[in-house]
Amino acid sequence: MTAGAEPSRTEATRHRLLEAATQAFAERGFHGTKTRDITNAAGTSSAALYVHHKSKEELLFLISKAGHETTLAMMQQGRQASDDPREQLRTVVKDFVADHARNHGRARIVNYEMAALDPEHFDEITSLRHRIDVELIDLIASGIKAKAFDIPDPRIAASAILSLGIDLARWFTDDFRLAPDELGEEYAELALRIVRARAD
Amino acid sequence: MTAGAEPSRTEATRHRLLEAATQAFAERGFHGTKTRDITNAAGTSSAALYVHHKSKEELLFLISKAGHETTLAMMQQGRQASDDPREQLRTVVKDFVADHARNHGRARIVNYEMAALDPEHFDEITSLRHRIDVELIDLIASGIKAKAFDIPDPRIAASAILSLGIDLARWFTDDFRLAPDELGEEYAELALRIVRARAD
DNA sequence: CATGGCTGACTGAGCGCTCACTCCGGGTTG
DNA sequence: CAACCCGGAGTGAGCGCTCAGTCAGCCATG
Repeated sequence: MTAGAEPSRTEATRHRLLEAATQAFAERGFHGTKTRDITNAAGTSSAALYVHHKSKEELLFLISKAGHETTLAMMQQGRQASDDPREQLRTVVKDFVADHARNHGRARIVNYEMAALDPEHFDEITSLRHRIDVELIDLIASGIKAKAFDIPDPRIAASAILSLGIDLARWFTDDFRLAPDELGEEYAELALRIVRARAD
Repeated sequence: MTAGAEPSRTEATRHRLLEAATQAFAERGFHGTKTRDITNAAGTSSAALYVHHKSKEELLFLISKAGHETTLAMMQQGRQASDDPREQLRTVVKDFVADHARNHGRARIVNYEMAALDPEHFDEITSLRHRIDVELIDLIASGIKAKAFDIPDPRIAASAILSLGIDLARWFTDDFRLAPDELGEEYAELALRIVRARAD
């Protein structure tokens, strides 16, 4: 019609399948999910899955890849948001935490279902994860160099800060007393204490 | 002979099956593990599993229950180790983290395979987890009351500190550059910063 | 009437668990 | 003390079922 903005019927089905797979994998895990769980939720026959996707594993890969790319982009953007390492860290942690809380279903898949990927897909995702890790380590290392953070090893702090966000995927639910944004603010403060950010 | 110290033949097999199940569940998840993976690793026929255990799920429950009970006992003992909340927190986090690193396989099962439990078993484990959470929140709350920790809400800090330890189950491997004890020391320091422990 | 999204019916593989059976150590009996 | 029996650990074979994936054809659209 107007532009390519109108999603074609086929793209809509494809998208519904991905959404249904995301919810199912998040709730029951990859191996605990049957292809029929996905197609029933998407309102299609069991065969329709294979019209749009090569396999159940491909769905997992697509979800995992998109999730990792989102996180990597968030890290990179957060670092450009300011020249001050303190502000960089605050922004990155806030966004990272809020995103993991808001999309805790997708985060569960991203972080806990990697072992179910095919070897080549696993390798591709692993390299994305590595880039995410390095991004945070570099941010902290530059803060140490600028005397904004007062710790000897950026890697320990990076592990800890990532763990704060990732573990949300395990325990956060939509009815938690803090909203994703609020939790992001709180955890950003914790992160600044973890790196011993200096006041000035 | 001497006492009942000598493990009976039957107890030994039962134990081998549990060990094999622990490793298999940790590596591939509950749903990703076949009963034959377990029995092959334990060196028995596939039928022998059912001589000693009611079902595959029972194995999961036994592993999960033992793991949670160990953690709860650790929390309780750590609190009795000193009158100073700072020392209590240091001890608890050190032990908790070192244990999760050392037994990261078991920790994986304990923390990530709960959804595969039968409903009654799930409820039993959930109540154990609740007691663990409360133990740590109480510790921190008493530290706040004694003006040893300078934060408004013990629950946020407790969530964060638990996440540090639990997330180890996901990423720690035996060839990590820090030994479990060393990591425990490092993370105990982070925990003290998270609760803003006062120097005096 | 050609294209392609979509389906109902189907299949081969593999899974948890069972069952009829064997083997063996130790107590009981004549 | 030999002969017998019994209970329980352990097994080989396989049953009943589930599941990911396939395929021939239907039907709406352009």
